[in-house]
Amino acid sequence: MISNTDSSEALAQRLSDSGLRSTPQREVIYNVLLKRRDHPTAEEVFARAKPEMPMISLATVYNCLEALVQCDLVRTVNFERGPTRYCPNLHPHAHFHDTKTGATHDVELPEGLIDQVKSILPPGFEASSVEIIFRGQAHATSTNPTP
Amino acid sequence: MISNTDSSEALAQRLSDSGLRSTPQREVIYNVLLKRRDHPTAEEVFARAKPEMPMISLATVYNCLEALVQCDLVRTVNFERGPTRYCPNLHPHAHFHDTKTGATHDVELPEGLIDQVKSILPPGFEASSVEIIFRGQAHATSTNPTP
DNA sequence: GGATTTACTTAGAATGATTCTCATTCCTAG
DNA sequence: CTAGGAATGAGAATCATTCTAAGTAAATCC
Repeated sequence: MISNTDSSEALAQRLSDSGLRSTPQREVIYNVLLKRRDHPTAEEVFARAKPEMPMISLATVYNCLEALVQCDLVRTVNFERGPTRYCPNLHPHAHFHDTKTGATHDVELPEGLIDQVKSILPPGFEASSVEIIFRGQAHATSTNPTP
Repeated sequence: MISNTDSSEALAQRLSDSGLRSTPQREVIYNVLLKRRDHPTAEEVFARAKPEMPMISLATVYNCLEALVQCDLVRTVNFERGPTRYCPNLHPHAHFHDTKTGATHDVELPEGLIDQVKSILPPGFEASSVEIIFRGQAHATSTNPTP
């Protein structure tokens, strides 16, 4: 289990690597994301951060999320024109958007899949990233937690 | 070469199959999309339609595009939070977003790739669609037209 | 250690894309 | 031919996000 202090220090490190400062607001925001990895929107993050830090403003939430994205601790996901959602970045993964419930699930990518997909690009195209989004329905089989 | 009349009739057919009417506005909008397949935004479509139909309104452009999407003649593409872009739907294809120029290129998908990508889904996940977005730079090799 | 620059936060205004409202016009079926 | 549902057009409204300005805090320089 990762202690709060560990993630704080990792956060501070990552931020300063990108020339950014560690602040109480950024820690709170990051912890909110780590606590429930359900791809919340900025508004949802705002709502979850408020109990911990009642004076925090929505603009700051956006700023902090942006900072976390900058230092590669967090990734953004967009479905159509819906609000941007945020997930703390672990492995390379795709997203599954359940059109029935609106939930977003991470889908682990097997080793090499990204390279294989990249290989379909015609000559002259250099992809720095590949995003894969599934849309459909997730029928809960046994236990299926998206922590 | 597809004549204007052919595409008009195909359009009328597709629309009525979805319980929608064929209208002059919808024809103009569809033709605008067919003429330059550069993934224009609604505003761009609006600008291109105006010379043909000066009274058309932006709301109607949105309505028409929505109608075309409904009857599967047009597909939407979204990059981050940028405005929605529209492409007349041919084969299944991925999109390559050139981060330098902002241009969008269609990337044909080899037979079976989509199924293969779908096969990485854990049990219980039924994907009705898969979207693949590349980001990077396209270095023009020989001729490379995205009409 | 104090001054100064620089980054960060905040609240609210501003923006941009899209949707909504509603009056009007157009088809289409009866 | 006429009633009723669709589609259009103009502008207002909405929603997510960004910008602005003013105030704070933290790091650097002397």
